Amino acid sequence: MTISDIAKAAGVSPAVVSRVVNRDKTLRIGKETRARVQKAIDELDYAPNAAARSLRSASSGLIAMVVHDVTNPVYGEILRGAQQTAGALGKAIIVSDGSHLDDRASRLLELIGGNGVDGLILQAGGVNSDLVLARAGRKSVPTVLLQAALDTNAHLVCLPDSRATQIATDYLLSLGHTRIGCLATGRELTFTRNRERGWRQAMELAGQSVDAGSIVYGHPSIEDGRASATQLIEANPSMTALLCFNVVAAIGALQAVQDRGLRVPDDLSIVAIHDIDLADHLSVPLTTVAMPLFEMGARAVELVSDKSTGFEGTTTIDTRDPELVVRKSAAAPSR
Amino acid sequence: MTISDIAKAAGVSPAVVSRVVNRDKTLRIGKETRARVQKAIDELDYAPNAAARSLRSASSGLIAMVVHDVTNPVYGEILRGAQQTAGALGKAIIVSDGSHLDDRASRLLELIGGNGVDGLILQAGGVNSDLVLARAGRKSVPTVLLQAALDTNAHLVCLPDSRATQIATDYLLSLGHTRIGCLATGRELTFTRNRERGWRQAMELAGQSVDAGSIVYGHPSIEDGRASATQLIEANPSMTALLCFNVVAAIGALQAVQDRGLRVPDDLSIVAIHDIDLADHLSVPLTTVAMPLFEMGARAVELVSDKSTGFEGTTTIDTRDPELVVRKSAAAPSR
DNA sequence: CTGTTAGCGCCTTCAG
DNA sequence: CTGAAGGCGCTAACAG
Repeated sequence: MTISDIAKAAGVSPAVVSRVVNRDKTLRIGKETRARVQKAIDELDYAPNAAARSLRSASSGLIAMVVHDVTNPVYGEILRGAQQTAGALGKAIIVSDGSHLDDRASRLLELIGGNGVDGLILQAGGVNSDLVLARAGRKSVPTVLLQAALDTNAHLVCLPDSRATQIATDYLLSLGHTRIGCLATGRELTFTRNRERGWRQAMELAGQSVDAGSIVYGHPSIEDGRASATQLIEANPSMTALLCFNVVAAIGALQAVQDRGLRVPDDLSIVAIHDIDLADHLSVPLTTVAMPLFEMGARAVELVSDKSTGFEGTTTIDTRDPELVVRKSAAAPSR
Repeated sequence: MTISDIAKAAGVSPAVVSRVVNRDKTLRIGKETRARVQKAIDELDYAPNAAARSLRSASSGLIAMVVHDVTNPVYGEILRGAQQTAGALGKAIIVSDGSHLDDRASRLLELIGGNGVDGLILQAGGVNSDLVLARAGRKSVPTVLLQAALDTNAHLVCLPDSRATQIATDYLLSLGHTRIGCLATGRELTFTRNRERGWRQAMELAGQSVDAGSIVYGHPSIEDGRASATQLIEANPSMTALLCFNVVAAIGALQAVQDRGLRVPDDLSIVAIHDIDLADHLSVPLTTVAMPLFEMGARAVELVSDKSTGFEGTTTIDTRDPELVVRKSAAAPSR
């Protein structure tokens, strides 16, 4: 079913059909001619060909979004925000796990190189990000980086990272903790550094010292969280509280403590960054700091779709301040 | 950078460049001509335009996948499987939350109507599914339905649903339970009926009766699980075990039991369908039946991409039999 | 063996 | 107020 089939059926020219379909305001057309066209469209169930449109308009209505792991509920929330805004803007989202990018034949890479997407949202820090990015950069596909700057021309969207760890640390401090360890995320990531800064500042302001051994870096997975937490606990026997930069890692930390026959919060308090529904239903309900993840996804789509967005900017999502969600994993120290 | 730019730079015709790019085997070309073309491609960083290719080839390399809720880890696992296979087939996946489909201007609908996607994978049962489906059906976009048949021409992919509930019920029966309730999913869904059947059969085989009040239907969310479980518990005071058709709902059920000051598994045993990482870290580690979700996602992509797949078939994923994962939420009844 | 040509389906001038 | 025509970038068939 092409536009000229409709034109023929309605006894008009293709151009008229095109204008009817696209609601061209400048088109003055006889009332019943329009009706005839509309009828043909409806009866023949015409829908404009997507590829032809993209070719003509040099725009696909598609946004590529690369996240580390679609299974992680934290990233799911970002995706939800992105979906919502994309829907409102009449765009669809192509999602990819970071892990499938190394494939040279990756369709996503082809799309990015060949104008097949209008924009790219990248949760940076993955091993393979560089590849996509280099490609996108050279082709000048509008790009926004989530949370972590890379050495490239792209807009950066940040969460109030240092505020979040400050809030968490202040809370632990107010509970009476002084030896507060950090289960951080990847050392090379911008947001890790910001969160680390928030923690250090809060500690300093309270006159507490932190030594090098009280922070350890790892991936935001249960397994890695468990291993890293174990390491941290062993290296710092006097530590009474643990600040986790990611809820998922915190779940592993919880496990690590329990594995050693210790209890949360009695023997070790835990506070994690990022709030998820499930936090309330864990073996020990986790006290967290909620971050505006949904908003971040939404904002990223807006930015990447907005022609006026320059490269190299930085936007911090602070529509909602990070919010402490008190549950059961943090309490006054028992020693 | 178009194909003729490259042709000019290399002093050949566009057709030659096209053939080089597409590795046309029948092309006999001078070794150094080929090198010249390749050099131009590399230096000018040429990548073929995606829209033009799609237009010409009538295929987009895109698959649309609609799931109820990207945040649900169960669905995330399906998506992961889909991603993996799509990557291997050189396709990308457009993901959409079911909730964004009502928007008339939805880009996804346009794409489906206008040949913008090569296939559609739909987790059926959502309120708005009908819309997409009708569209896809009329346009004969290859479609595969996940888990639940709708009244339409589409291939259906199923999990071993009745086996799963049989296994779960048998396990509870073997523990000594006789009054086993069911926290089911949407009543109208095919897989709900299959799971219900598995449960009934297992009960019958064990000579146990089930009465109408011992099954209740709800959405796979924590909140709904909690509400439905409460209802079930109140209506069946003698019930000692609960079989949940979805882990996420089971988490709500756990909460419901605890809200009433009762304990799992002492006062009520719980077994849930679908295993997720987090199940091990909940307030009571959930005993589950693991289903091949990843495989289902992978298979759905294969089927939708395979031209030889007929409409109206049914494929059951049984590469891996459902597997009981024993944790702590089920034990012998105390009464 | 390589180059020319003719559309794929659409939209946007520009004539009529 | 409506129609005709060109071209977006690519590739498959045909000439040279």
